[in-house]
Formats: sequence, structure tokens, C-alpha cells
Amino acid sequence: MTTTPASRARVTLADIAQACDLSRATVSLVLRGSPLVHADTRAKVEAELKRQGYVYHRGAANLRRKVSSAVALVINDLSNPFFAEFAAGVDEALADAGYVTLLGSTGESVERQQAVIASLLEHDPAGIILSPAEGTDPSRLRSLLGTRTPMLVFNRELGSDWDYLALDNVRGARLATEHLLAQGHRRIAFFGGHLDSSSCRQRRDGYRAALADAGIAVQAQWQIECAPTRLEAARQTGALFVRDPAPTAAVCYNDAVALGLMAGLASRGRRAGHDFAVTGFDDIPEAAVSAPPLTTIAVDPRARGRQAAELILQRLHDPAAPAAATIAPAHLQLRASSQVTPNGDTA
Amino acid sequence: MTTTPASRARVTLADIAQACDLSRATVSLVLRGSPLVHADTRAKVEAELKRQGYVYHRGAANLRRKVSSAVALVINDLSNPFFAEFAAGVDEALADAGYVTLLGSTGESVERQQAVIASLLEHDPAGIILSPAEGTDPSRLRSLLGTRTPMLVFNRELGSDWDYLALDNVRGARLATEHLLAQGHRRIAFFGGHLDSSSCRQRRDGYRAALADAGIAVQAQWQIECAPTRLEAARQTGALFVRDPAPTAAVCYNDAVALGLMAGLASRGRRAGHDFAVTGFDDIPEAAVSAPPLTTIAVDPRARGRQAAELILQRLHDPAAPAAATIAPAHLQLRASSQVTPNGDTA
DNA sequence: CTGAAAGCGCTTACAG
DNA sequence: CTGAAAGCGCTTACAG
Repeated sequence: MTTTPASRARVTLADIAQACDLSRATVSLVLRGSPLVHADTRAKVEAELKRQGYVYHRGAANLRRKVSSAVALVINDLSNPFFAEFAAGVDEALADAGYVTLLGSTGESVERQQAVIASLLEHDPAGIILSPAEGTDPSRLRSLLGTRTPMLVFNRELGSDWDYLALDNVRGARLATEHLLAQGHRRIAFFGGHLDSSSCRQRRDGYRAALADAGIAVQAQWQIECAPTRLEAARQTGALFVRDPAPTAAVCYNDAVALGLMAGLASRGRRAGHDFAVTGFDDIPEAAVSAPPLTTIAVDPRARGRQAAELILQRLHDPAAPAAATIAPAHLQLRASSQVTPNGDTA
Repeated sequence: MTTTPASRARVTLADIAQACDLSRATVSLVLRGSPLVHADTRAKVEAELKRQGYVYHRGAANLRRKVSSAVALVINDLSNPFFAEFAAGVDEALADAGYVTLLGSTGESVERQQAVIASLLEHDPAGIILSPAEGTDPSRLRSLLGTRTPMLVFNRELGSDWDYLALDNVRGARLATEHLLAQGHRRIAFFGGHLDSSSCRQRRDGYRAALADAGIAVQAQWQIECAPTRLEAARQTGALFVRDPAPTAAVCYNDAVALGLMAGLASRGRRAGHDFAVTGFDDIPEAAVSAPPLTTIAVDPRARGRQAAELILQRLHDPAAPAAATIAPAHLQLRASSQVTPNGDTA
């Protein structure tokens, strides 16, 4: 009977032990660098490990030790560069800490999110980092998770008693709004996003606070809701101009919306940064190369990913500590799209 | 002694069996839907599973059954939207097939790639999908992998006897070049990328073939190498114009390079799509919103991800089949950046 | 239809 | 310094 290369049996501790005339226990000690074993024995074992191409079966070891070396990362939209950067940061920091990342993506579907998490739980992750799909029901999530597996929620608040890593949405939107006020704008819209999302509400709160500080009453027609995508934003552009006097600037929910609005403005014969001022939120790479380049709020998603990984690892270390909310900083990234006054002068 | 919620002991088959006054074997049969067990028994067990919040430990089952339900996905650059989309497609298709994705990212470092793969192998993946870091040494990779774990290589050829999923680089670059020729260009550069990368060589081959078919001899100064990043491309822009007559158009290695070149042109007082024609490769989302929008070669990275997942799953099914190379289609996505003639007329 | 026993690849007390 | 035995949570023949 011929054995194809790909089906060769696995080399185990027992094989090494037998070849070295030792017990599996001793080989196991070598593997984990125990100082107990004699230097000669160690050398003999290590040579044999290499010779036979042994690869450690961490799953078997974890089973015996009742530990896990995996963390699940559930992302709502990996095709969004913001979350892709976040995921890269998470994976980087987890790998450095000796953990492997179990990836799951939900495509913003709560049903898929339930299924994905259920499946990941069967692989016994030590913890979960979740960037929740829009419309996530915390109680359904809680009954799925139980209380054995700690979770860190990123970006969208879910309440319950999970750890939470947030962007400073209020402050970021306030910075954007204050910048437009400083350019002389008085009629400033808040454009895009859905108010049932906590991040959208927080950003709008920051916008409102800045206007209130400037003594400006927010007009209802300055609040335009739409799905946070480029396409929907482009479609909703007209809603800004149905009444006179129309806004001269818009604080957008995020960069995707801002880029869509810029496209929508162009198709109506207006130009962002020329006769209308626009700001975004996220600072995705496209923001720097759009026409004109987009003034936005930078939140460094890769650093947020590393931070999320560190927070969940900390939680594994101290399961009993009370759940904590962490607010990550945001800062204004100035570019041409907002460098224009209400009269069309370039600042 | 109080037990904190997070440290509650795991519910196992044995707990369920004991509560139902059955053997673990019977509960195991229920879990996997065996028709052998009596309907009443099944109902009783399922109620108890739910009551105790049992979660299946797939790792333990896999250990016993000597199977794996994980596939490792190693990505060189997750912050590149092209690879992020690819990863999303892989994860989607693997999840549908009941596999979990073990993520690893290398940041284009061959050293990190070795370390990441070594670590992932300890988690016993059934197979590996690798988007190799630049400069990967196939023989080092082979000695790391052994012959037990099948691998699918994406995007960059590594030789050896691994399965390989490629983009149709030759045809894509040919399409881009033929398009520029049709606009009337005769002096066309091939800009960016390193010739030690197989994808770069293939794209340049397609470019050369198109020029040869048009009876044009390629000039040495039309070949500008640089790292495939926006920044390096912007820095190298001047190299296009050191000799007269200078090229009037450039086929770029990829979109990042093309966007960098467009920025470099702008800073030299030239404008892509106005007095110089540019094409990219990949069709990343930024290509549609750049100024001007970038003509490029679309390869549908998400579909490529799904395809990669299907190929590796197929390989798991039939380990003995000969290694196969698969070429995925590429098509021209026409936009403004190339719609200009050598004389500056807009086509 | 259900159970007792062995075993997947590892680690952990406990002896010696 | 090294080994024999038990056990992590599951599944798989084999009995009955």
C-alpha cells in the first residue's frame, strides 16, 4: 500500500520518545523548556524533534491544560478599510502575545453574526472581540455567549456588562463642527448615518454641542439621515437644498458618506471645497486622495486594533474586574474639502 | 467559596449524560444527529443541552477523529483593500463550508511570515491559503510546511508543487496597453513594481507583447521600477521625464502606484487624464473616486477569495491530485485617467 | 437502541 | 533527572 505524501501520519511525542528511548513526559518537558531535564537528554530530544519534523499540537496541549490560545475577532465589514486596518492591528498584537486570531465576518447581518459567533465558540476562544453588526440585540448575544467567554465590544455600544472600546465620537464631531464654524459657516448640516446607531447619535451630539456653544439653533432640515454608504449619501445630496437658505457646509457621519456627498455635489454642479465645505470621520486612505482631499477626523484604526487586543488580554488576566469602557482619542485632519468660507473664498 | 461567572466550569458531555442518566456515547450520538437514538431519548438530551447551555468542544472532537476544521489564511498586507476583500471572500466561503479561518498577517516581512506560519501550524490547520510576502523563499517555506499540510498560493508564483491561484496579469496588462495604443499613444511607459516579483514580470510581459504587436520597440527609459506603494511612485515620477521625447502615457503596476504617479504628476504641473494618460491594476475602491477616476484592470478580489477557499477545500478532498495552477480573469475598467490622446485631446 | 472501554496528543502530579 | 498513570472532552468500534 502506497502512502501519498499528504497523508503521512502525524509525528507525535510518542514517536520522539520511542526513538530516544525516553518517556513522553520527558519529551514534553523538553518541549516546554523545563530546567529539570539533563542537557544531554535535551540535546538528543531536540535533534530527534528536528529530524522527524515534529510539530507541536497546541490543541491537544490546551485540552489537557484547560486553556485556550485563540481569540475570536468578529468584524461586521472587512471590506471597509477602517475595519480591515483594525483587524490588522488586532492580529498583530494577538500574535505578539502568542495567540492566534479566529476570524469571522458578518457582512452587517445580525443573523449571520449569531451563526458566526456560535461557530467560533465551538473552537473555544479565550475571548471575543466584536465589532457588532448594525441592529445587534444584546440579549440574544448574551444568551449565545453565556458568561464563560469574555467579550470586548468595539465601536458600537451594546450596553450589558461587556468591555467596550469606543471612538471619541462626541469630541471628533465637535472638532469638525468647530472647524467649520471657524471658517465662518453658520448653516451647517449633519449628514448621513442612522440615529439608531450609537456612534451616529454621539457624533450628532458633538455637532449639536458645538453649534449650541456658538449660539446657533439647529434647524430640522439640517439633519439628513441615510445609510452610511457612499451610494446612499450621493442619492440624498438633494435633501440638503430643498429649502432656502440652504446649508453652506456639512459635517458627515463618516468618510464614506462624505465622499458620496462630494460626488452628489459634483453631479449637481457644486464642488466640495469650492462652494460647499465638507468634513468626514475615520480618515480612511481614500480621504487623502479624493478630489478635493477630505478634511476628516482621524482615529488610527490600526492602533485601535492593537488596543482592543490588549484590552481583551487584560480581561483574560483578570476575569473578575468590573467591565470597563475605554474612549480612544480622535483628532482633526485638515484638508482642502473644508477650506472654504460660506462665500466661496478659499481659506 | 464564590465562583465568579467568568470562571464557571465548562459543561461537558459527561454533565449532560449524568443529568439524563445516559452514557456519554449516547449523548454524543444525539449531538451528531445519529438516527440510532430513540426519539424520546433525543428529546430529553436536547432539552438538557439547552438547559445547561452546553457548547460543543470541536477541538476535542477533532483530536479524537484526527480531522481539522480550520484553514489558515496568511495575508501579506491586510491594510491593502485588495487583500482585505480577498480575505473577506475566503472567510465567507470557508464559513459556509463549516471551517473556521485562522488569520495571520505578515506585513510583507518574510521573517514574520515564517514565524506566523510556524505558529499557525501548531493549531493544526487542514490547509493554508498564502498570499506570500515579497521575497519569499520557497524552499524555506517547504521545510517549514513539510508535506502534511496542503497550501494554496495566491497571487505570487512560488514554484514548488503547491496549488496556485493567479490573476491573469499578462492579459490584464495587455488590455491596458492596447487601450492606450487605441487612444493614439506610442510612447508608453511601464511604471512601478519590482521585477523580482512574478506578478510584475507577468504584467510587464503583457505590456511588451501589446507593444510588440503594434510594432513598437520598447525603450529602456520607459521601464521605471519602484516599490509598489503610493509614496514611492510619487517620488519616482520624475524618472519618466528625464529624456526627450518623454512617454505620453503609463501602464502602472497597480492602482497604488498609479495613484502615486497621479499625485507626482500633479506636483509637477501635469494632470493625469488631461496631458498624460495613466492606467492601474486591481480596481481598488479608491480607483473610482480618485481625481480623475482611474482606468484600471478589475480582478474582483472577493470572488478570488471565495475561489481560493474552494480550491483548498477541493485539495483537502483529493490530496493526491497533481498541483494545479488556476488563472482568474481580469477585465478593463474604463475611467477618465486614460481618456486622453498624446496631444491632450479628450477622447 | 444504549453502554463500557479504548484512544486522539498532550500535561500534570506523584514516585523514585 | 526520568517514568507510570491518570485525565482533558470528545468519538469509535464492539457488545448486548
